[in-house]
Amino acid sequence: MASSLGLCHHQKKRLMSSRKIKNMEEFAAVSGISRPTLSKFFNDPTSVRSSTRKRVEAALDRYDYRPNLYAMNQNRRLTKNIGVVVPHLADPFFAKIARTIEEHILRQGFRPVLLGSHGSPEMELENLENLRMLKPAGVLLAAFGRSSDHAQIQTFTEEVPTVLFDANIEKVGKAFIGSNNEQSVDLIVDYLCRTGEPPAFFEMKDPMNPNAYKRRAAYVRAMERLGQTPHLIQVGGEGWEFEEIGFREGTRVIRDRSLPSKTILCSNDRLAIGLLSAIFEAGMSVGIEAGHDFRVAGHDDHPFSRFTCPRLTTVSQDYEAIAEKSATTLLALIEADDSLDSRTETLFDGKLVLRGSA
Amino acid sequence: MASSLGLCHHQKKRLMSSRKIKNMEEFAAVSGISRPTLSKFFNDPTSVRSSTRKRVEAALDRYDYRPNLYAMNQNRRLTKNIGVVVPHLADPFFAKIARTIEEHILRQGFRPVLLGSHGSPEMELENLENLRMLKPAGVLLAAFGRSSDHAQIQTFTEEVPTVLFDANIEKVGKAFIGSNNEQSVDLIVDYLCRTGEPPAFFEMKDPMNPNAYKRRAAYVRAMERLGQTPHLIQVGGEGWEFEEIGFREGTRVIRDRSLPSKTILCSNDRLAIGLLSAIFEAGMSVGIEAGHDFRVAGHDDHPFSRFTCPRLTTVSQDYEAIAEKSATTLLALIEADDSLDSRTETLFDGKLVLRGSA
DNA sequence: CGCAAAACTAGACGCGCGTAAAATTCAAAT
DNA sequence: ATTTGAATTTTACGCGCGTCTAGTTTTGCG
Repeated sequence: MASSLGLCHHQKKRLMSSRKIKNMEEFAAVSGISRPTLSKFFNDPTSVRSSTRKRVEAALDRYDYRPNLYAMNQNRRLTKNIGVVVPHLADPFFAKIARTIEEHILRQGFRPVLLGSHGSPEMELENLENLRMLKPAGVLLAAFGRSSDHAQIQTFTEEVPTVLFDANIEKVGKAFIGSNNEQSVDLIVDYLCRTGEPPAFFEMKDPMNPNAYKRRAAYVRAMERLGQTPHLIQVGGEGWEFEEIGFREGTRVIRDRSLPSKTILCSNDRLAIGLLSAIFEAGMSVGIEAGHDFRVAGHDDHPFSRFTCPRLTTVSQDYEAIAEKSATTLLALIEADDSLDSRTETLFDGKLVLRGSA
Repeated sequence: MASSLGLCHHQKKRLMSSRKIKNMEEFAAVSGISRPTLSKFFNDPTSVRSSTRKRVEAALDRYDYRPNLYAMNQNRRLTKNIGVVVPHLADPFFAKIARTIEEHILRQGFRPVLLGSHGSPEMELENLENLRMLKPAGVLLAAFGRSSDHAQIQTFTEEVPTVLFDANIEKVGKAFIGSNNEQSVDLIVDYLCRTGEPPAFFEMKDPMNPNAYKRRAAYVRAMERLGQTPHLIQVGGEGWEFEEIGFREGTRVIRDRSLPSKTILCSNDRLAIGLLSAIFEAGMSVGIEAGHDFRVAGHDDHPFSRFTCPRLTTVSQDYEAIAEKSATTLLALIEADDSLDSRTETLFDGKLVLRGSA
């Protein structure tokens, strides 16, 4: 049930000096189509006979009319709005995945409403509150996870169909779509052990992100499976300024010479970017070849990881797949009238991205 | 005329098992306040007597009611919505400035609607079209500039109060707020000439961004003023993948040994980030100290420039000031009922940010 | 050609709130 | 206590569209 919302017509109309139409009544008069039928058309063009659809679209070309958004949504229980909430828009990873999600939503005739929480769980709740006013048909939520207010989010998801992505919260929402951290961390640990000294794991002591915990556990298991001793380098720091934390704490551990291995696997790329900078500033070098002081690897294939010095070896997250699956899952949920009761979890595998750093 | 929209009350209400109220009529009944007065209150709490305000807020604590957004906006000529349109949300610079703008707008009781155009001028127009449906009180627009459809944007700005920021379009909109490229480029060219070999200017041949043209001209003038010969390194490439362009074309010019100077000033930091990576991959080094192959400087103080290798010397844009001034200008415009007819342009100075790269 | 199903038209009501006009009450100052 | 202007209440209408009912037309199909 794709509906175009008639968007494609607006641009043409602007070009011709066409008469402005006030409301649907008037448009019904000039187009020769009854108002109830027009109402049906605007809510779903495919719900009217194709001959009728042509007539409406022809009239839409001749006259400048579009239904009043507010009047439309006033009496409808559910709008065509779909909320998209991410923890941090300034993080290009979320910006990119949000953009891909938006595309899918638009293509299905829905209207995405993008909200970033700017690193604050309080704003996350505020965003959900504000979304409630919009009576959205559904919400795609990348929650903070650990620091999110689980109870409040729980009650929210009971009122509006919600699909979680990126960060899982147990049993909350109708579905979760994310990365298979177990698999992806296995992949990179395996690779690093195969090609040199086994890696130590560079991470934050108290990460907000639930993926970080999964990755930590996956690292430990992978190392033990390979008969190696896991080494966790847990650094302090709060918030979402990961590069800053990686840089500051990286500088510290280098100065203290407390690194247990020449190979460092970072919990995510942004920490790795900071760490690379710290190592460089300390006058040391990173690279896979012999003669370098360290090997550094990351996780996520962050957009900027291709341009670090050296370029960062990492594991990609399949954000295209995550975005698409999240959108389609939510749309299916909406079609099914929110009647699914078995919560599904979908995890996508990562791929090894070999560059110069490890 | 700050209005809180009563947002602070919602969270409390959720905690108590308070009765749900359907509409304003019903809320008027239980609160003992007439509906027209309530209507006034919700549109601007300061417009009612303070004793009345207390009574409303007390009732708001006891009952779970908030006005229907769609019904509110239906009859209002202007809503409290303010559109914020940026060319590319995945660029942390725009994400950050958008966030700062959002904060200011929220603080004044308006409701920001953030839209990214994802590098596409067509989507920029689409965003404006969609905004029109929201009947926004005003719009803050960071346009593409050169590739934007000037005529369409012009007609848009005539219908809804619009303030341009970051990228100027001559005579379009009620005001422009941006950076003083003349001053900032002067600053860095001056510095580079003072401390070593005069810089060549690394830039795109056909940039979308109007600031790029200003910077090119400013570079040439600054060099001539200092009695130096300007050298423009104009590389090909389309779109907004500046790091990629900087890397690819940087690799090329290094291979061709066509660089006219050991000092490279990049038109923006993202190009510089790509160039740094290219130089590193070519086995050469960057730094201000003697013994390095190049000095590289950028422009903007991009959030990631602090973590390049070496850390990037650049000129900061005062995005806090730009964001604040843009927001306050638009809000003043709205208060003044769009009656200002003299278009103002405000430019903020950049500051030199000295790091290791130049 | 005929007939049932599907699609349409006409008319009417309701949604929740903005807003106007007139009557009333209130707050502070004479 | 009286005045006075502002704030509030009462009453009423309108906004633009969703949606229901009943009646009419069109379509697909045998």
